[in-house]
Amino acid sequence: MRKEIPKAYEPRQIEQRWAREWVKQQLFRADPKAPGPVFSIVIPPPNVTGSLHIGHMLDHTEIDILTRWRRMQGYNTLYLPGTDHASISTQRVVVRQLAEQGIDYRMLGREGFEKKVWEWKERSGGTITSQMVQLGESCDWSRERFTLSPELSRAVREVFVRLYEEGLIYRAHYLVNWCPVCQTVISDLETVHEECVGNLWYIRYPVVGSNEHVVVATTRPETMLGDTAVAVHPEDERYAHQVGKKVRLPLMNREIPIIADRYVDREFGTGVVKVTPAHDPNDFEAGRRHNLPEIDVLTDDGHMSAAAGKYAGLDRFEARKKIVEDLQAEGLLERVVNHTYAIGICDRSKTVIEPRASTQWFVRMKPLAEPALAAVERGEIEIVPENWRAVYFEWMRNIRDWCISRQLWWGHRIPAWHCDDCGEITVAREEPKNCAHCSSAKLEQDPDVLDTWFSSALWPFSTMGWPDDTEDLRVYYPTSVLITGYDILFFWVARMIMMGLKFTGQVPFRQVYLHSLVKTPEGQKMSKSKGTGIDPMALNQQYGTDAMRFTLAVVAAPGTDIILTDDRIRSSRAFANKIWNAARFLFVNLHKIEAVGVTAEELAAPEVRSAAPHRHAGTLELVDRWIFSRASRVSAEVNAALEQFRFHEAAHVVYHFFWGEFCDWYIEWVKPRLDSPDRDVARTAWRNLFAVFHTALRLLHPFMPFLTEELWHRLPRRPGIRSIAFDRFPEPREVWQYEQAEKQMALIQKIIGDAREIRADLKLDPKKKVAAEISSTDSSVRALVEAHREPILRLAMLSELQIGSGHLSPKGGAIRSTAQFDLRIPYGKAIDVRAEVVRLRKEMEKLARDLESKQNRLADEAFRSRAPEEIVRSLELTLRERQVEYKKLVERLAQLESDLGASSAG
RNA sequence: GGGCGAUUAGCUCAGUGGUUAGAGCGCUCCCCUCACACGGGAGAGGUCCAAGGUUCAAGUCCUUGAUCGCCCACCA
Repeated sequence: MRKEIPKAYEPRQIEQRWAREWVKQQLFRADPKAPGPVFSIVIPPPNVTGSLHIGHMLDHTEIDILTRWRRMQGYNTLYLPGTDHASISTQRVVVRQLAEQGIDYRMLGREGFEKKVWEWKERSGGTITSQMVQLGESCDWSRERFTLSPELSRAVREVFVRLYEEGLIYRAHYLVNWCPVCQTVISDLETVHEECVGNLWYIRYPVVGSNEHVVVATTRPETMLGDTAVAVHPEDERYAHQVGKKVRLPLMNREIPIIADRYVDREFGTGVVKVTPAHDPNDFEAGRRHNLPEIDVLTDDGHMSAAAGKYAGLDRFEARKKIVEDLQAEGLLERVVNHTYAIGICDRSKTVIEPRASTQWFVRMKPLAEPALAAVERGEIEIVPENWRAVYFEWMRNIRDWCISRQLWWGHRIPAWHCDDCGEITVAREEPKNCAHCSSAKLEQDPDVLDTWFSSALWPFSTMGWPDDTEDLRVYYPTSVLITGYDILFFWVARMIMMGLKFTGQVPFRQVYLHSLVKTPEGQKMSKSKGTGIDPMALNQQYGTDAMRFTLAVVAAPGTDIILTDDRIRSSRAFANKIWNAARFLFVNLHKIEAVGVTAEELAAPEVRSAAPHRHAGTLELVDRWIFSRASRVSAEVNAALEQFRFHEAAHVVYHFFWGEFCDWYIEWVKPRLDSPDRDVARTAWRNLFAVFHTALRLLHPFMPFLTEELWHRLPRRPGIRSIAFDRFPEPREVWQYEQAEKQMALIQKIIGDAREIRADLKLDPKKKVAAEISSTDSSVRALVEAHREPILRLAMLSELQIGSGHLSPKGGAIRSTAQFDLRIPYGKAIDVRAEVVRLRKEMEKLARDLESKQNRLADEAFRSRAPEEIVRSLELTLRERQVEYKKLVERLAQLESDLGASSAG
């Protein structure tokens, strides 16, 4: 009929067509009024100006698999897409872009710069969403959100104001992490610690009014310019007499006190520590305790400030060198030793962080963390894999206040206004006309913006219209599950839980699935800057998006990192091709189907709901009972696996079912029936074949949406449904379960397999049919073989098959035996008896070991009395079978050896 | 300094106490057979990191160690 269907699956055009079509038809638009249980999920919003990387693709594939699966099960589904304004990284990108054009962003002024970023967003903001469309993600584009849109900004301000009013947001002078490259404060989470081998410099500070000195050890000598004390432990007898005296700060010629404080570790260095309250967290605290001044010796861009005296203007690392030289020159550098310590690095710029005292906005976390902790403890939120619970608890219990202000221009501006007259702050939802404290009109808005993650924390409810009471919130919130990488558990997941509980009184999601990260073959975290990333879109082009999706599903075992290799993707592409060709087999035969009088309607009603599949020709045949039984079992397994986010298991199961059972056995087995002159037989065969294929397509659809959609549309299909995405996902059904058929089929497969094995061993011409004999003492086995003589002959390439119950002579024939049967193929002249003897011996050894261990176990009284009866019984049963097999092997070996003896003697 | 994870076939990895430990790729042999060479058939390949322990039974649970990786952490 349609003979021109290409032999190999070519995904490119098909995928493009469906991707466009699904969006055009608004197929996945969510309807809060639709029936069915709700399944909702919000996307972890990617950076609006970014492009899709492999981590996104993994997120999105898993999300889409679950969403499509639930949709097919009749759920009312919402998959909400959107993007993040990504304050700091977007600003960095645009600043760099402008710099490349020779433009200093600061010259544009704040408004000018913001305009530039919006322009940039308009230009490149569509990249990621168009890539999502190409991936075939079944999201509701009418609900696309952006964290910096007016609606979401409203939610942000609402949250800020409420937290401020409750005293949970405050402004304070505190020691923070300063990035001299990004020129903003960053949160603790955004600094990563790296082990680094540096120096520990021992510096002499002369004690005033004596010829003594104390020696301090430091890893950052340049900060000494900001020292305002040196400290010793109060109980350190070495220095007791010095406390209260003063030292002259070298290079700065400033006198600073020697104080005593318990935070000093007597064991470290000399037991004397320089105190730099403006540049060290411990010193900052000590400074407060002792009322020491703070001297900030740095500028925002990492140079030495005016407070650094003659070093002002030097780069911080230059200054370090210079200072060490100067100390050396003055004879104040006692010694230098190698020292390994952890250094704070900015996650974005990868530059060394400077701890710096500064006035910033903070969120008080403890009160927010407590309910969030409780919700997970009580199981209101399930975290999968479970081991992340402990990580979550640990972090939440030790949570520290969150610095949320950033000295950036791109982002949510802090809704706080400073009064020129009274100096007080007015925090408001809308721009206030007058100061709330003195009514002055001289107000100026705080220049800072909020940490990106502040708005991300509201995402599950801000996207649904909060603070208004919307239908979406009522229906789709809390969301069903959150899927993301474990690397943002603290950044995002924990904060969403806190904010969700605080502002909606409900958890934001009922389950969290934290997937692993995709690593390079060397086990490195993929990174664009290191050039170790892989471009998923290029791979999608090369192998097909469905193949990529399937690969990700197959390798995504919970809890272990993922390494993506080409051969894995190729194997998925081969699978797609296999599916395509199985379908092709149906298409090229459509004329036969018409000839036997199956109507499109009959083929399009592949599911018989009330009873077993088509029994028009009387009793369903073994192979049909078997494949339906398998299909039923497989759908149960897929459902169970997806319930637990075991994507790899689900994918494996469908893969094996489709390829290893449906294609390798079922199609091959039923081929002659499809051409049967008996119309009823042919009709039933076709209908069953279609039914299984259709079941398989639906099982595959969440994993490979494009290919299955295409094939589903090419096949006769149920009327009134626009897409396979809305067809029913196969459910396990009792009427389809035939355990007996599965056992019988396994036996026949074993017979055919053994025959093929003999043929291969004897190196028989694959095209040549040979005669065989089978013997079994079990009449039901003989009957089974008799009833399926035709497929056995055909699939094993046999010309005839004698069925008996007697002893088969090993003489002049190769034999394979199981406990149930012996199979013999007579051989002619050339057979390698020696090789056969070797093979048998090896098999016997293995079997003997097995027999021994089983016998021992059964002989063990403890085992018999303690193990479940079922285990004991099945062990006895297999032991008996193995003993039979073993006995047969012994006989055959003896025969062969006597043959060998005879032939070598002769 | 704490914590987590990994160690299973040549490679990359599954494996939910209970028959003879699996997959994909690669490798060997045979086959371009009328859906598919991105295919079909057969096969080789594993003291499950080590040592103890729990259990009737351990790749799986516990302890210790080794190696690798990750996360958290204000010792100058």
